Amino acid sequence: MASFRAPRGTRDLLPEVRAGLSRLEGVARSLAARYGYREMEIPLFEQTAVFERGIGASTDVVEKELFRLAPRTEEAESWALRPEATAGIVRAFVQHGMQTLPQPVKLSVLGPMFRYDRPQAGRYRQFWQWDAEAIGDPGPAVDAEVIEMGLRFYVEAGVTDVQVLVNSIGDSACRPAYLGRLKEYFGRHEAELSDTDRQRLETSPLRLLDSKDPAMAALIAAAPKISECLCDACSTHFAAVLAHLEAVGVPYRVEPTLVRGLDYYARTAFEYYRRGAEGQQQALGGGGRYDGLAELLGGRPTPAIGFALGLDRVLLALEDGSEPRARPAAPLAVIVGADPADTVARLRVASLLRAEGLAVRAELAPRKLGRQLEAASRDHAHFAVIIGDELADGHVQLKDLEAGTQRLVALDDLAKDLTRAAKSHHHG
RNA sequence: GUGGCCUUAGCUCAACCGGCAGAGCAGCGGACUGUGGAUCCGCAGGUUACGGGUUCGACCCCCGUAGGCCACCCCA
Repeated sequence: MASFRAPRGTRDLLPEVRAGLSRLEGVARSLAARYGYREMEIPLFEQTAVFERGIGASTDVVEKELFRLAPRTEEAESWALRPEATAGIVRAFVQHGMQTLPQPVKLSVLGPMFRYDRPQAGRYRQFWQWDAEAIGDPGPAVDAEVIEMGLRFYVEAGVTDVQVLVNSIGDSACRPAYLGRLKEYFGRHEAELSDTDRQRLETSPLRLLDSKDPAMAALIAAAPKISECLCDACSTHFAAVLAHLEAVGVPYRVEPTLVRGLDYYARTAFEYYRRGAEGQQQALGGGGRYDGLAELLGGRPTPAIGFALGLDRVLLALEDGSEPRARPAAPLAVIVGADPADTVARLRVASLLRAEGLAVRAELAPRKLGRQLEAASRDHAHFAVIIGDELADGHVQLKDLEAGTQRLVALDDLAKDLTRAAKSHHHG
């Protein structure tokens, strides 16, 4: 048994899986370009306070899932690996004075996030997200545009049965009053609450609505609805978001109990769910509006909305679906040699062809010719370049492995011949 | 952080009631000395996840640890 293994909750993305992730990244980059989002990078770690103040100190993500780095000295700043990208992006927006750019500023980040969770299928301590943020537009049209872009990602990635859930969770004008009503309502039924739910009553009453406890279902159904408590501005905004979604043909379901786990959300909240998926990891992605976040991080008040889509969960969803798994790319040709020991000639010819832009593999193991050709066939190479005594007067054998034919070619013409042959192969 | 199930070769899995750890696939080689996907034969690969205990004897029973999966919690 190997003595070392990947840390708990992490995994090596072997080439087949990495290829699938790259494909998703390609879809994301293509969409970002079409929708006007510019890709950027932010550090994998930030000052812990960025997350504590941005996401909320009493959220699960910060309270129990934050990957804190041990400080190197007593005086050192406290650091943590990023559990999500939004807080870091907004920190960068503020730091670099992006409020002076034409608004909104549309930014895209692709990369790994870290949460100290208990691992499960589709839930890792290091996981990949595509994050897109439109900063500086109060919406509601941009809300719908963001939601539509996210849905399009799943369509183009090949995930079927994705459902859009939306809700409005109010803003600083109306949410406090709603929270008061919720506290009052659940306070009357305190005896029916579980211990954790009773605790939530104090810290984050909104999350009581999120409970999956079947015993809570009736209680939740009868609870005051946020939709009945929205202020005029919020309810107008929400209605306009829905109207825009309908205008661009995004099917959605208003989910009155949808609340998000991060404190910075206001007004629009949405999630992408996989219908009929087994297991609990059905949330493929989500997002919302966070008009107060820039201010929390020391910037000017700036309206913004964005999403985070979980790429690992998309890969998982595609596994039992239609997407074929990536095969290793076949080399155009394999360079083999009659003299097993003469690796110099094989390497030289391969180098020559690669300089001309061709993808070839040099057979460098000192095995006899038959074995070399066998390996070339297994690689699904189109051609084999056989190097033998002909090399003395500048020639090699070019063998078509599919047709079984073979002809003598001058070394000087080899790259040209292979290029032409590759083209006719692709057309045929 | 809580509970349940699981862990045998690189992969998929066998091993009777507690009695010599095996097979298929993959890898490498030989048959085949400058000509390939087939076939046959062989080689290599293991502290049975790790650590303890019970027993004449443990892959098998017991305890602990780690990891995986599942359900919570929560999220992506």
